[in-house]
Amino acid sequence: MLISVNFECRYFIMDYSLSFKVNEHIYLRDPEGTELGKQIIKHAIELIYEIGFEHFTFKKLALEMNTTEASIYRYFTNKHRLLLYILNWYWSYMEYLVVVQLEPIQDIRAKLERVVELFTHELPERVGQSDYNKNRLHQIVISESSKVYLVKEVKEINENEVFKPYKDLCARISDLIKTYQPNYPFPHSLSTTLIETAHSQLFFSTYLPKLTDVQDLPKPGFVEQYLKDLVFKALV
Amino acid sequence: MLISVNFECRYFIMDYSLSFKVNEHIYLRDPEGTELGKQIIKHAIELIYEIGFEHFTFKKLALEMNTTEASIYRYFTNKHRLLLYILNWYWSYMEYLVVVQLEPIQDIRAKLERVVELFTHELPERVGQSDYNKNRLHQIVISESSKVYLVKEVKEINENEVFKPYKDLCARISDLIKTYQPNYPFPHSLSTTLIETAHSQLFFSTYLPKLTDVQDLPKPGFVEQYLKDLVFKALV
DNA sequence: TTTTAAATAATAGTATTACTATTCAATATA
DNA sequence: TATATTGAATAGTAATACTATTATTTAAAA
Repeated sequence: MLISVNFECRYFIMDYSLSFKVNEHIYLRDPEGTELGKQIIKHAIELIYEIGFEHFTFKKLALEMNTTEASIYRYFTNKHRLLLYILNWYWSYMEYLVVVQLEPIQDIRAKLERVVELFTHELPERVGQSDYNKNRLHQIVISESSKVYLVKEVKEINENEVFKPYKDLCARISDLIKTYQPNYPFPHSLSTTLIETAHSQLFFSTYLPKLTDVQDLPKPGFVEQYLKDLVFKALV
Repeated sequence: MLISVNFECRYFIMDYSLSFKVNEHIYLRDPEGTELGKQIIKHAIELIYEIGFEHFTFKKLALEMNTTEASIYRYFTNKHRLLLYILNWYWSYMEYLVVVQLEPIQDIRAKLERVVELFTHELPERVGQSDYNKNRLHQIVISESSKVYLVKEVKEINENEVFKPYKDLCARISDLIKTYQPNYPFPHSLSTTLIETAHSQLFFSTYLPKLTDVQDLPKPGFVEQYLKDLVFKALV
């Protein structure tokens, strides 16, 4: 029943082998607990990255990793829950990164700049020895993350606190914003806008560039520039 | 093959019975051309609103409107294309609204304010006598719109210009932004951020309020306030 | 007016997907 | 050693996505 984990304490203890406890309501059997479980997550990230969440099925995943469909169903009730698990891991990981990477920075503005960079750049591959391919994970988050909450069942799903890692991440960035500009009335909304817009603008700049201004500007760093401008103007 | 329709001309001619020509590549048979076709769209909006896009199937839609699955398949290859059709209609309708409702306004800042209001409020029910329930359409757009482009097949789908209405809408708001603040370097990205953030913040404020600041502020008009603040600070 | 062609929709399927009941095999515990 | 307990596979079912074919209506040509 460990739902609210005190991250600040655990980060430094567990820096080497990075593993986050994910809310028990998301899975049937803890994937971290068995070798097969860990393989399911690892291969799921690869397969969703390759074929997209709509085409992803437990049958295909089982085939890919030489196990059976039914075995995967013993870990997750459906593919939606598996995606939710991956995203819980990602949100926890991002909160960890925000805490660890901002700690040595003194200037609050520089801290906020670093946050924008964290969400607009590729993920650092070697921070924490987790087994998952960070870049593919990041691509999945960009393309598939909204699908975990944009469903008819949000209310019921939300009751088990499965979005808590996202809310915690949002609250942490929100705190930083409040420190930087105590009078700003929308710190939580600006945090989620920062995260969601990072995803949508990264997606658009690759696949639907006319919905962005990427053609007029250098592609790498475009979203970073745009979001830094947006955030710091909002916090004047 | 009528892809680029000159909207400025058509708006006033067609003000009474509002119908937009949707890109031919989206459908197999034009739903506007037959009574059954029109019923498909109307009932699809109702059913997607009720059960959500994931649970929506052609079988259920056929049952709902007393026709057969196969008949619906003669209009659309799959439910994704049907959603794309609905969104093309919505984007064209929003561009129409932007043009018509901004025309009488003189002040450019007031025009931009009106744009934010258009995307954060319920849709005006009686502008144009279209048969579709505007509020349900708006709810669908909030919850389902990103699912039409967040798919593995974006590139191929995009080749047939099926996202043109969204790009046109974005370009029109972008022009307004450029008039208001010629030096701003991200007019397209700000336009899509405005639209996408309106959707996500409206969704979050209802279902995941902790991801927003809605608890501290009056609920109706919250997203409007937030976005007006964000947009006009960005354009200082 | 009759015949033929085209358009429209329904019937009856198949393949895939999502999910489950049951069985088998391997450990761990008493 | 006997017996729970756990982990994973077999073998299904129901629903979903999609299609080939047939029937019916409408329109055009002879």
